[in-house]
Amino acid sequence: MGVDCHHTESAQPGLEGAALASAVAAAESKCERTRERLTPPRRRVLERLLEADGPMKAYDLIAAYGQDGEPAKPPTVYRALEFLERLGFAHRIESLNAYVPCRMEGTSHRAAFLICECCGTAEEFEPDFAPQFAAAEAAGYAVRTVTLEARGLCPACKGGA
Amino acid sequence: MGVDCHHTESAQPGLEGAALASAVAAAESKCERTRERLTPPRRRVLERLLEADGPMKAYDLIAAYGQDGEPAKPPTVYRALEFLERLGFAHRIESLNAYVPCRMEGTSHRAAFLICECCGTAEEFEPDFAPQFAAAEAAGYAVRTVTLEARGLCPACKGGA
DNA sequence: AACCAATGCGTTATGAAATAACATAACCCG
DNA sequence: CGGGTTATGTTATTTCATAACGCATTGGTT
Ligand SMILES: [Zn+2]
Ligand SMILES: [Zn+2]
Ligand SMILES: [Zn+2]
Ligand SMILES: [Zn+2]
Repeated sequence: MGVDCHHTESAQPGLEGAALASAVAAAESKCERTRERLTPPRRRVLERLLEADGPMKAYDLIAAYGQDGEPAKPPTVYRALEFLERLGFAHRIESLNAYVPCRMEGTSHRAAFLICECCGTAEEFEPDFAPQFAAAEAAGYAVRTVTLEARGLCPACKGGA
Repeated sequence: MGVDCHHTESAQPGLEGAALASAVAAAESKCERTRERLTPPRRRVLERLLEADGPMKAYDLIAAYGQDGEPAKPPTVYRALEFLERLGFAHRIESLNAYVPCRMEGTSHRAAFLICECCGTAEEFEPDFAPQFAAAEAAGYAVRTVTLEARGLCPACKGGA
């Protein structure tokens, strides 16, 4: 990645087999509860995100879309991503122009990421936004969403160098 | 902007005349101290940012580059922006693909923004990253930079609606 | 002054990311 | 089944950003 430091590049291995199926099933049941539809394109994009070892670019998803190697058309993937984000199944990482599946079990949450500039992993964590919110609201703002992306080196890359 | 809510669109009026000249002069003297060069293209882009009423897109800067209406070539502006960011004279707002001049007097700082989804203003503020840093470093991360962008309604738009 | 390395600029071209617009299809509910 | 709503397929375009290369300027060295 950014720095010259070469690891075997999967601090966050993607899901396969049963784990993958289970994650998709969880999303499906959550959709049913809220009367949302996990349609084939949406499901396919979610699967690709879950299988991946790290953040996926939109055009990586487009290229990886079909089982047969057939790419999707851009709007197909962008629309699916919009849905997945809205439902909380995926997050966009602004500073990477990339997407990850949500890794937090809980329901609604405000996502934040620790992004390793060496190996490219993006670990989701549950931030404490209270101080920022307090300051912003004291200044008269009505905060709706917060994007927090911290960049640096993950434990593995920090040690190994 | 995003919401349908129409204000006179300049909660953050750009600089003109003496104020503009003074801001540019401050940047210039800071460059001299660090043996960096505020060359004509860099200066021009900085001026355009300072004059603007809000975040500027790269291609807005490209279009507004010449006094005579002549646009710049993209690399000219992107290189200048890279320089201005490196020196702390400008910040990129990831969630807008846009740029603002730095509004904080102090020296080095980690920028954070309150972005109004109605009028489009982006107010820079000095965040308190301590809790996030503590958590990240406890988890073994070495944090280098942090991007924090809060979106919502500014005081003016919240009230008026 | 002549030289040289380092940095910055101008220019052309291309690549990467995201959306507009519109027609068609599936779904849901009564 | 009818009609509104939601989702998809498809084509094209727009928006954002960088690669690559040669020339110019700078600042130090001999
Ligand atoms: Zn999440
Ligand atoms: Zn790493
Ligand atoms: Zn600043
Ligand atoms: Zn506002």
